[in-house]
Amino acid sequence: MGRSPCCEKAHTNKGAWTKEEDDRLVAYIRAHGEGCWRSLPKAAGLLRCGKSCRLRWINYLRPDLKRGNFTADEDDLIVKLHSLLGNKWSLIAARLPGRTDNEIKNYWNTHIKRKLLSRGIDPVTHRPIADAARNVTISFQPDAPSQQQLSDDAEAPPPPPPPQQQQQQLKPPPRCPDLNLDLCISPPCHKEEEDQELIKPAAVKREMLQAGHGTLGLCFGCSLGLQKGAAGCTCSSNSHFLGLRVGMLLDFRGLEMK
DNA sequence: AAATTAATCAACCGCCCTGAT
DNA sequence: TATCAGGGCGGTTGATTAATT
Repeated sequence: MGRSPCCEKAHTNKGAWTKEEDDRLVAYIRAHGEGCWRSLPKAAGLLRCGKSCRLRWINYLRPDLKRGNFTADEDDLIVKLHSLLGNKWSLIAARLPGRTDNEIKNYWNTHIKRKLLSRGIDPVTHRPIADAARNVTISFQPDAPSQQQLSDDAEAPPPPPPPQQQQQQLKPPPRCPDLNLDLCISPPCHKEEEDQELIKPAAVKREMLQAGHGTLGLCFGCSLGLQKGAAGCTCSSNSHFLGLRVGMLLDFRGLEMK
């Protein structure tokens, strides 16, 4: 049995919200608070999907939202956070008070991405484009096909790939890009500890993170490829980056907890 | 002034995660 | 342990506005 839809689509409005709908939603949330988005539309007298109400509230109607242009500081912070977190817009938004993940995502795609490209910086790897071209091979092939697959495809051979792609096939690309986007950065040699971590209940992990415990990790500089001990490396100190303890542990789950 | 193109951003879609049962 | 509902997230779409031809 499949999952039931989040709402009765046949009787819901779609598209832009009207002033009246906004007023109803705001009035309802002021009176009853957030929560139970599924039942909210009916209770508030709205012909909208619960998800739609949530999105409208979070991205537009919430009173603590900061509207208007992004400042240069916010720009820088977004770039830094993106280099760390990748497209984890909600985590990035958590570090920018008054900004929503949707807003940041749009801003990234329309402004920052272009700005970085114009400076010759790859917006994905955050490295100079020349470097990125030299070090990273991007393949749109999910994985090399198996022999069986190859023989299955033999009846309809694909057209020969362009020269660049042929080169990629000769030399398989590395599976991992330059940037480690895992939520937790730690040395790969702590297998047992990791196993213990995996079986810890989420609530325990959360408490430990809030208390500042964690496995020995890399500093922000090293996580971006700096030599350990080089300028910018803070591995040996209990310094902070963006309000996070980075000397002991750089764990992005902490971003959510702040 | 009209047509076309580019830029912006609100909203939707579908998947995933988590907690309850 | 399995299943389900609800919430959250990231990617994408499409309407609107601005700029250009």
